Amino acid sequence: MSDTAKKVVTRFAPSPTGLMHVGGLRTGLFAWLWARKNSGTFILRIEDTDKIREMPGSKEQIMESLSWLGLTWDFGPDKPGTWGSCIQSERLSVYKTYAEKLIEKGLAYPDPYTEEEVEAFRKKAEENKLPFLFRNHRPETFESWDGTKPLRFKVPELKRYEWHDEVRGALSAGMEALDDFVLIKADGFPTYNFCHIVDDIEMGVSHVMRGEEFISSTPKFLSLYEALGVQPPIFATLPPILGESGTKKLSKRDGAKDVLDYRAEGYLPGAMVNFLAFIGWNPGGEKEIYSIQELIKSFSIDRIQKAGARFNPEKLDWINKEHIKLLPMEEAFEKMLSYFKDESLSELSLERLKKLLPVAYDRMNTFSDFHTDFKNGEYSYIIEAPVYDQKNIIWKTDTLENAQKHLREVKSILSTLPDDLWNLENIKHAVWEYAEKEGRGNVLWPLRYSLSGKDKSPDPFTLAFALGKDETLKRI
RNA sequence: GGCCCUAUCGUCUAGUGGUCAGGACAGCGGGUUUUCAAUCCGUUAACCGGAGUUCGACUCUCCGUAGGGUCACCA
Repeated sequence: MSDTAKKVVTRFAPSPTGLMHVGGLRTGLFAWLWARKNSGTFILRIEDTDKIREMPGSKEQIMESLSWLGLTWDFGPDKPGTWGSCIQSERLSVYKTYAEKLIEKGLAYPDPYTEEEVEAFRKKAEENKLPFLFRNHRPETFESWDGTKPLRFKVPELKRYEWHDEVRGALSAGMEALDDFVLIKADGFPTYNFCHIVDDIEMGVSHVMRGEEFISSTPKFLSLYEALGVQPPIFATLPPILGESGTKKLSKRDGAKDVLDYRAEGYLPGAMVNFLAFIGWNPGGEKEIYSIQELIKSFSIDRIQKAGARFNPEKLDWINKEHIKLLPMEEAFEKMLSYFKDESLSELSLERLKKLLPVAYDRMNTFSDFHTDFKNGEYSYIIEAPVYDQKNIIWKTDTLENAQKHLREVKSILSTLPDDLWNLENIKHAVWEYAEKEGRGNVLWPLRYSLSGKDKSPDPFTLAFALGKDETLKRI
């Protein structure tokens, strides 16, 4: 960084109106990565100026989601900066000061109309197939503002705006994008259009990252920056995350889940971050599994994608699995077991369950998979002996008599294996020779089936080991 | 409707005028100590269309087409 370069300050500014889903979080992640990459500052700002839509607990949920993923903020709701609070509803006086500055300059005025009147203007414009512009109804003289009416911005100059976007390149829009928008609502709270700019100025934000829905209002923001005499920050427009259907932006209807649901389902935060980072960005090479540190190192704005990307849960599962593989196995086992806390299993069942952990580990994508399969009855044989149709123990073209003969034989072989040598390797070793001789399937399928009673299950040796010698011999 | 944005395998993408258009997920096929899973190997599959610039266009320009965004006292 050169001496003249501004310190990188980014912010994530969600409004606490509902659950935090992956779309919003990805925006926060990119801002965070950019701040961390440049040893800059990351601010979490709560934009709670719409008191009607605000949802209790939402702010806490946002903070918890970010914390889970390790996206730490330097300033936030719990850490005010030199500018004061990071919660907009606690900054009303700041916005008022800026509003008064604009009034003094003659660039803000109270809206003399009632809501109904404005609505009528809008309707008429619509009927005439014209875009509604309040500035066409701007009063000739401005009243003084007593705070009971909405305060509107007076566009200083109608002109075409051209600006640079770090992702999209040169952008521009004509004067029809400019209007006398509301700065402060009748309820005394500022609008997003106004207060986010005031805050970005006050907090020294250098890079603004947000979704493409803000491109069309950027001329308004630029005109406001101009009115305030402030140099605008650097803009970077992020591509939308599309739902699985692929057309609309990801929404709750489209399966967008609360970020914390992923935690509940057993996804690793590192995997989640890895996955989110790769929606609409990628570092180039063929490596796809990145740690958070590696992401910080390789993140760059110029590799952010322009077009929208679909949310692909299968890829998330794969990435999660790859991250799980990097974890010590003991840790993974613990996480898998944590889902069984409320199952009130017997000591014996629990013991068997633990012996199945290694095979369940190989099969899973998330830590909750083992428990989910268990709930679906796929492991019912660890609790009680299966009831099944004799016919099912026959492997392919073999006969029932043969199958029964094989089982008797295996039983006698296994009964000679001492209790203290009852482990996976020895069981396999003991049965293997006989199975080879008689045909693997002919022997192993009946064995597996008699132990599990299932068409699909882990291999017979694992089952025998998990069930223990007595139970195994009993079931055969 | 006005204004604006976007466009490579089914999906996520690499590619910045000359590539057999590469990788990953999914799919398909096969190997691995029986089943399912896992794993390993292999494999199918794409430059939205049309002009133009150029010796040469996925890459540059224009025009279409399709999709998306936005036109609030919501953010």
